[in-house]
Amino acid sequence: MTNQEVAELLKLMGAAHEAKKENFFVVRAYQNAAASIEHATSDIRDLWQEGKLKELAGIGGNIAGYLDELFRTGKVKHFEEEMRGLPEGMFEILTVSGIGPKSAIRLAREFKLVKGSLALKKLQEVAKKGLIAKLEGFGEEKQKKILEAIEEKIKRKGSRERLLLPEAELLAEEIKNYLKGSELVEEVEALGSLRRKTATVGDVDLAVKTEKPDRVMVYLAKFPGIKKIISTGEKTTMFIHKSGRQVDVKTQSGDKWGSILQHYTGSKLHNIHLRQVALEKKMSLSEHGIKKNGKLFEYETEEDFYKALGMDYIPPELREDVGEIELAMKHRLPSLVELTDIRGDFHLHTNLPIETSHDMGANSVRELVAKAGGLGYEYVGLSDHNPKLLGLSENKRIEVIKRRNEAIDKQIRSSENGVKVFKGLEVDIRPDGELAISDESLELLDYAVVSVHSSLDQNKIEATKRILAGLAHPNVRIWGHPTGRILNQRDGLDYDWEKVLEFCRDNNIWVEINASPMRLDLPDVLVREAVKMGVKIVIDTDSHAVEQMDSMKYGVAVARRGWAEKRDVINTLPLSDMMKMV
DNA sequence: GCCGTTTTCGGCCCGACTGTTTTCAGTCG
Repeated sequence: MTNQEVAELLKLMGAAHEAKKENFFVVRAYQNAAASIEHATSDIRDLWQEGKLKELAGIGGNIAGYLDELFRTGKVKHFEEEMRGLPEGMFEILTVSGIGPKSAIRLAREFKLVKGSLALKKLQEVAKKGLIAKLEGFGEEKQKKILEAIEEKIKRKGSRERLLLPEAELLAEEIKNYLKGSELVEEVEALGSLRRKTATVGDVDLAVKTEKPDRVMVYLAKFPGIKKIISTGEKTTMFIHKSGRQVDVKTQSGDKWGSILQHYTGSKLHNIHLRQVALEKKMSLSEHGIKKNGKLFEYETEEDFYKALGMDYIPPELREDVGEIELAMKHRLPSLVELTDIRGDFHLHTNLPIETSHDMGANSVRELVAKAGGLGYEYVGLSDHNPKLLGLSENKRIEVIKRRNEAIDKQIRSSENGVKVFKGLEVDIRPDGELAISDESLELLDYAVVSVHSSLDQNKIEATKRILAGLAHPNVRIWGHPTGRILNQRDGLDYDWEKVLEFCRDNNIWVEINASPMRLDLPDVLVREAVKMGVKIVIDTDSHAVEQMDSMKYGVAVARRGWAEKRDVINTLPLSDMMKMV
């Protein structure tokens, strides 16, 4: 079972307790445990095997015991007992927005909903017949909302769950620009996972600084990008954007601006932990500020908010409750790497006409170098895919590489912006760990990026063997997009990370954070592991066109989420130091 | 059900919005 699956199970248990109107704090305990497992950086099964379940926040003796039973026997007696008597169909309709546990159990009982997707269909039918409105506590309006939510859910089935970062940014930008058209709006800022810069984003949340929230809400209601308003009041509007995405817009006055940013940036676990700290100081937190002895203290900035809790300001990328709160209290947070620290990019594809194994770039060496100059870089590395194996003899491939080197030199001579060019290749690590070009070919290069592009379903043992073999060749300097994942599409490979990262550290191999927004690979939690172990990170864009070189910021965001400082990232080095490294 | 450098008992975040309500429960974030 994956962490997500275990978390879902615990959420269901929470819902079961809530439906039965039992102690609400039990409900919350299950929800907290689920959230904790969902965001855990280790596999929950591994933690169980190591006897470390209770080390996760929110998991105590009882839930640890249930999970132990789950992993040993595949089921939990206590859970089955709790579920007894609950209508099976309630859990299916629980996923409809607007239906919570209490409504779900009533509807499922009333209409005898059965397990599976039939439950949703049946509910849709009875809503159409007007039967829901007849139930006590329900009415015409509720029936209408339920029907709409079911239709929305059916329509969205199969569409992608989460947005990539640039997609979310674009959507946020569109709404920001509209909001800024009102003179009542002083400032707009992203909240939630978009502000924390997680690899993918669910909903877009925005905060608006204004002294006239009700009038801003009226203005927002006229935004042409709205498909449907979910709810709107004096301070908050939630709507479905034309793209089908949900957008939440919350307002706050300037004197409480820091409070709302803090509150809605999350993460949920970060805030839960923060509230515990506050509790010990007899404080309570909200989007309006900090209450102490019944008196509300307001904060214009997040810095002041955190300071009131006895902490340093915590950058949004770190707010995942993985130790940042403790360090903030001790004033020992890391000083995170920044985009302006970056001085080069080692993974760029040119349009040089060599017969590559995968796709070529769209731009010339000169264009790429010019763009690098514009970004203020001191150096770049050109790493086209290796010449293809099929149909080319070894001698022919060596000749191709030599010709490419000469072609690059020729183009550099005619470009005069002083950006140093390193000549590399991106070389496939084949399924057996062999590289796609010979060691003799590798010697013709300044460096090689080696990466996986095939057999991405190998098991952990095979994959580890493959990588350790692939990295052990001359001139291999960078391990490119290590897992091979594509966000929303495939998970990529898993390795014995300790082993492979150790190898990289001991052999001066830089582990890439591929900044392409569809990859963001190495993932943030593994960056944290690598940094802890002293592995050098390199942030590359893997650009196949000059515009893509602007994606460096996404890679830097991943590095920051992985607690990387400037010294952990090799391409922050000035050229003079870099010359000694390549 | 979880948690504890004041506690092994007695706390546990809280505000916004909606609909069906005649004072509040359910849902959401």
